[in-house]
Amino acid sequence: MTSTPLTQKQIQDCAQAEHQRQIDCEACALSRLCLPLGLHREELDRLSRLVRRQDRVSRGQTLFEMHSPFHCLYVVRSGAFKTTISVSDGRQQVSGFYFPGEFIGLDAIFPQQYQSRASALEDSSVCLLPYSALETLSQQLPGLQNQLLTRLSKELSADKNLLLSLGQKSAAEKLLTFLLSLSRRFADRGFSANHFELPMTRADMANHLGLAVETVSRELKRLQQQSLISISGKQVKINAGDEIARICS
Amino acid sequence: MTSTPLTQKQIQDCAQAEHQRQIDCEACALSRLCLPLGLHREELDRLSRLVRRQDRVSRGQTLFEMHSPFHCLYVVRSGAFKTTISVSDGRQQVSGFYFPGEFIGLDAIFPQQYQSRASALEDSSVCLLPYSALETLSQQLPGLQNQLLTRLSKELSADKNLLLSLGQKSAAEKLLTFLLSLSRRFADRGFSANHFELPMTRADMANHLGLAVETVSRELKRLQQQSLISISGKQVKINAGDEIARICS
DNA sequence: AGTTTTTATTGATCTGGATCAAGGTCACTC
DNA sequence: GAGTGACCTTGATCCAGATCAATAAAAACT
Repeated sequence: MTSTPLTQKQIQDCAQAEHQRQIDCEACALSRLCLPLGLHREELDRLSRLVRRQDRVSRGQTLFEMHSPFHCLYVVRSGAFKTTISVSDGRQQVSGFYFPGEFIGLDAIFPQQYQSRASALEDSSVCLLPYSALETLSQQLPGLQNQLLTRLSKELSADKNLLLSLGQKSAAEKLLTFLLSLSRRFADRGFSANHFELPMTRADMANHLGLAVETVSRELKRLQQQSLISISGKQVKINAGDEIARICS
Repeated sequence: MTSTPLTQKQIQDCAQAEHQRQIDCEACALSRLCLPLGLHREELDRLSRLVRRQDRVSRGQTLFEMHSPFHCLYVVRSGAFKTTISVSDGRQQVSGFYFPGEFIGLDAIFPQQYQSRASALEDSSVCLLPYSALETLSQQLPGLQNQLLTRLSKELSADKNLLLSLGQKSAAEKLLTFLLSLSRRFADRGFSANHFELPMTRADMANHLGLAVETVSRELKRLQQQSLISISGKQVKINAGDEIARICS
C-alpha cells in the first residue's frame, strides 16, 4: 500500500512548486524534533513521500495570508516565524512564534482556512505537509496520528499559558514568562538555555504580550538592573533561571 | 456550595464509578453536536462501548484538578463548565467555558496531566472518554480521528481569538466579543442567539477577559445605554447583533 | 420566612502602563 | 563610509481601568 501522491494542484496550492523538493525525513537532522518521532524506517519512507520542502523563505516573506484556503501544515526547518491575526480596523495580534520542528497552521484544520498570516522573522526554510494526505496516512500509522494530536494539544497548552500571562500578569512578569518559554524551547533544540538571541523585534514581543514597545524596553532594563537577566540588543542572558521560574510558576 | 472532587478511582478508571453508566451514543439527543458526527451505525456502536456517562455533576463540583493525571476527555452533556489555571501565588485565570457537546481536557493530551481545574457552573452531566481507548479506536474510524483533530483545532482557533481580545481590545470590545461568541454557541445548540442566560458570574467573566468585576458591571451598563444589548442580572438580550459583529470583526 | 452568604452595582480615588515626543543606534544600501 | 530607514531607548504626561469602599440585590441555607 502506498500513500496518496501529491497532485500538482496540491503542490501549487501550498506554495510555489519550483522551490520545493522531495526530501528524506529519515536523513533529516531535525527528525528528533519533528514528525518522524516514533516512526519506523518503512513508515518514515511513506511520510517522506508526501512531504515537500521549501528551502528559501526569506526574512519578511509570508507562508500564507489570513483567511486563505488551508491545504498544508508547515514545519519550520530552520529560522523562525511569527503568526499575526488582524481585525478589520488594522489592529493586530502576534499570536505565536515558531522555531525548528514546530508546526504552523494547526488552527486552520477546523475552519479549513488559515486563521492568521505567517511570516518569516529571518531567512528560513520549511517543510510542507499536505493535510489531506497527512490525515489519510495517519489513519495507517498510529505514531503519526499520535504526533498530530500531541502537537495540537501542546500548542493548546502553550496558548492557555499565554492567556494566563495576558489576563493576570504584570508587564515584568509577562516578559519573564516569555523569556523563560523561549529559553526552554531553545534548550529543547540543543541550544543554550541561558544565552540566546531574540529573533523578533521589540515591537513583535510587545504586541504578543499586550504591551507597548516602550514598556518592553523599560521593563527589560529594570529586569537587568535586578540582575535577573542581561540584555543587549537582541542578545539575552538568563542570569537567575531558577528565580525566574519561581516567579513565573 | 460544596466542591467534591471525583474519587481517585473515578479518575483512574473512567469506566468503573458507580454514577457512570454505559450509554448509547446513537440514541443521544446531542449526537449532532458531539463525536458521533459522521460515524455510521456500526461505528457508533463501537464508540458507545467505550463511553461512560456521569449524570450528576452538581454546581461547583470539579471534574479534575490541575496537574492531576490525564485519563479521560470529558464531553459536556448538559449544563456548563469553566476551566481555571492557577499560579503559585493564588492568582488564577478562567481559561475557558464549556457547553453541551464541547470537549474538556484536550490540552492535557500532550503533557498527560490536566492543565487546569474544571468545575461545573450549574448542575450538569458529562460523558467520559478514556483517552487511550479513544485513540486506538480513532485509528480504525477515520471519522473519529477527524473529529478529534477538528475539535482540537477549533479550540485552538477560539483561544487565538481570545488572545486577540486580551492583547488588543478595550474593556467594552472584550465584552462584546465575548457575548457574541456565547450567542453563536447558543445558536449552534438550537437556542436563541439574541436572548440567553449567562451561566457564569460577573467575576468569572471579568477574570476570563482580564478585567475587574467593577469594570464588567460598568461597561455592561454602558453597552445597554448604547442600546447594543439589554442586560438584567444574568439575562442578556443582543439588540444589535450585526452592529456588534461589525465592531468585533 | 428569615438569616447568612454570595454576587452585583455604584461612587471616589489611584496607578500601571499607554501615549506622545525626542534622540540614539544599528544594519542596510549604494 | 555616508546616507537612509528601521529599530530601540529614554523622558514627560495622560488615561483606561484597577483598587478601595460602601451598599444593594440575589441566592442559598436553616
